[in-house]
Amino acid sequence: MTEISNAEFEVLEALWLNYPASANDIIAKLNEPVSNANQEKHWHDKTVKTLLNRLVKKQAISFEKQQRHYLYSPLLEREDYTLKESTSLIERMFSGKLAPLVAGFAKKNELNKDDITALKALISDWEKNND
Amino acid sequence: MTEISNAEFEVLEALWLNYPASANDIIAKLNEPVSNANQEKHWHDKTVKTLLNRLVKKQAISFEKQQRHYLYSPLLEREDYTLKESTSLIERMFSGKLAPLVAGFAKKNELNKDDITALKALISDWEKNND
DNA sequence: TAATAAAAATTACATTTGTAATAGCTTAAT
DNA sequence: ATTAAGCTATTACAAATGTAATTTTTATTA
Repeated sequence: MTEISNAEFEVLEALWLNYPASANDIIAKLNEPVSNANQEKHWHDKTVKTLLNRLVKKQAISFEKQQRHYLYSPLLEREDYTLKESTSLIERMFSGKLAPLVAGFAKKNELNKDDITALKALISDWEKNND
Repeated sequence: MTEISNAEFEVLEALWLNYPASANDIIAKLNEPVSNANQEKHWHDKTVKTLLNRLVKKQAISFEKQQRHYLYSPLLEREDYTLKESTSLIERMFSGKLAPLVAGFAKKNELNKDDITALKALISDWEKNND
């Protein structure tokens, strides 16, 4: 499977949120106003369809004909994909080690109490299962 | 500052290892055999020079004329850059939260004892400084 | 059944990226 | 002073990417 570009990833995100979905479902989802009061990027339908086609070609999603339109579904699990991307970034920038990434956050004061709490929970979970 | 591509990043890496450095220093560094017995990618000198030029255009590195050749230096700190990239990935894939990334590793058994030890150390450090 | 509307498929096009080759300039050696 | 060697600068070119427009197909409606 070739690389998935940023724009393609955003389309995939919309699909992961609910599928199977038609192109129009996906376009609607992408253009849904976000509570976070973001900058509301507008997705042109032709653009999204191009991206869907590219994702099909890259075998990242599948489709099945449903009368006059297609229903798309992801062929990758979101978790697998994000793990792969995370691993790749950590490989490229931190010699494959997770801790330096976290250390970078800590050093620049990007870690807050919630992060620490969550990390602690993860660690005790891990220890429960690996001891 | 525009985005730095993957190939450009690798050149920057070589520069971060030692600078100021001439184009030839950088080319040599990039082609240095790695102890890890890797697949030894060969960098063509013309390619590296193109990438250096692009990095200069993108204001990621600077140069100063040294008699007949240039000496390049990074204009970004490695730590700042990797933090920016990490943040961006976490933003895009994990709603800006660090823990889900770590959780992903844990879930897929990508965390080992060393990682846990390192994370614990980071946490107690953080707590020492933020309490 | 013919026309229309909506989807899908194809084509477009400027930028960026990877990967170089060639041209031009400057310095060092004849 | 002239030339060669080594730099830098410019140009090249295909593939990927972002962003659509146009064309073709198909299904629905008059």
